[in-house]
Amino acid sequence: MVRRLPNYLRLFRELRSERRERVSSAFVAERLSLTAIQVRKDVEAIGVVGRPRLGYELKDLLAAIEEVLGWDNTTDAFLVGAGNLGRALMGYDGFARHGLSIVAAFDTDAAKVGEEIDGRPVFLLSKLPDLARRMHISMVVLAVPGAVAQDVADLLVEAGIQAIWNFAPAHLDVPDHVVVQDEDLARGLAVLSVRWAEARRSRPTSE
Amino acid sequence: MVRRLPNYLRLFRELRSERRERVSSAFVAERLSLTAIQVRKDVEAIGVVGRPRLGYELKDLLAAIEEVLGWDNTTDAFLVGAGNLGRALMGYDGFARHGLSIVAAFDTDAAKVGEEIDGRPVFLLSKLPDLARRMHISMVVLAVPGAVAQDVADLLVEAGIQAIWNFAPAHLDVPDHVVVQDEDLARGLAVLSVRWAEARRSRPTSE
DNA sequence: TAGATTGTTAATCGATTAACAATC
DNA sequence: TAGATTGTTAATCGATTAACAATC
Repeated sequence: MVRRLPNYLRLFRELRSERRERVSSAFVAERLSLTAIQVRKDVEAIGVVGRPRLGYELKDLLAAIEEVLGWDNTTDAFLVGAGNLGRALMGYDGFARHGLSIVAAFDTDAAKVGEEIDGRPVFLLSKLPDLARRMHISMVVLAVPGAVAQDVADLLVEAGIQAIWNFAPAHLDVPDHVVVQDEDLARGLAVLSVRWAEARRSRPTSE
Repeated sequence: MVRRLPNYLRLFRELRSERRERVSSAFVAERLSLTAIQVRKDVEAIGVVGRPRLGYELKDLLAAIEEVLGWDNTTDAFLVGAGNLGRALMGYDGFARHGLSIVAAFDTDAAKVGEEIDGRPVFLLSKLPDLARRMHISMVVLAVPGAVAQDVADLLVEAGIQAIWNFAPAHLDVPDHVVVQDEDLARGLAVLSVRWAEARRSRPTSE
């Protein structure tokens, strides 16, 4: 359910910018390729009540989603691994809309230190523990090669990091109190591959 | 289940490179933070049978996963949207391990045309339909801004594209025969945000 | 009042987990 | 034979879907 909230949020923000004030579950379902029942269930889950015949107040929906996701406040985070993907993530301005601000990057490559990526500094990874404590950073976006991911994760845990958004292609073994969200690209590709193969099987192409 | 296959595949490849020949469900579970029962169920689902006391043959497991995912053959794809994220995806060499090869990029920005990204050419988006047909390309990695995503998707559908790996922050409305896999970053961040908030609630920090 | 829309309760479905039998 | 490990059947759980009552 949580995974659908960003979709709702995006749609509701768009509707608000069009000066709309209310939506029905049927309208939302149509726009997001869901069913009205599912929309109502999700709305119920975030604690918003609507009014029969009128629908739900956009204002209520927006406030509730942002509150559930904690995106009503900005979280500062470090990025670790200033390679291709890391740089792209630094440059992605969409994070601001989701309450996330990457304030600095870290890498083990001394050649990258001192550089700035979109205005944010790059430090040596060994400086992270000290800076994390001084700046009260608890979240890291991890974009290092899979082979070193576990070692870096150990360092992050040791530095008191509590949430890791893991883009590295590796399973991380961390203590219970640390939250890891895997964003492995291979996963999405796997799902796409299988679904596409199924589609072809049921609807063979001409060639 | 399919979402776990890439994790298994990675582990099994690693074990094979260590000259191992068999694994038990308990060992796999330990390494991937799963349960042995779940591993056995997944293995059953991909059609591999093991031997009591000995475990499963790595060779069988690798072949079965690659076959299910269709990663035993390479699929050629186009990338659309040569911005930050698009470039990072072009540069990601991990795709090769997953049977995906991005052979060209497309953008509407004429200034980018003629450029090469990691050895692959950038073309004007309007050339895509013709090239897709001539090169028999059916899959696109979509990394355009959300605001234009639907228009681009319409063009892709018109061009006969059948699978879209969608990195754009937007819901795409496409015909039934087109498979879309959303890879919206906001989704993962939403899940992480909620899980982290829950963790903090049950285990408050000192400050 | 009538009708559209939400809210609630029950049914269904798939995935996960558990218990235990089969087998090497 | 004994013991470790797979395979199978049943139970549980959560999410989704359906049916219908409540309400503006």
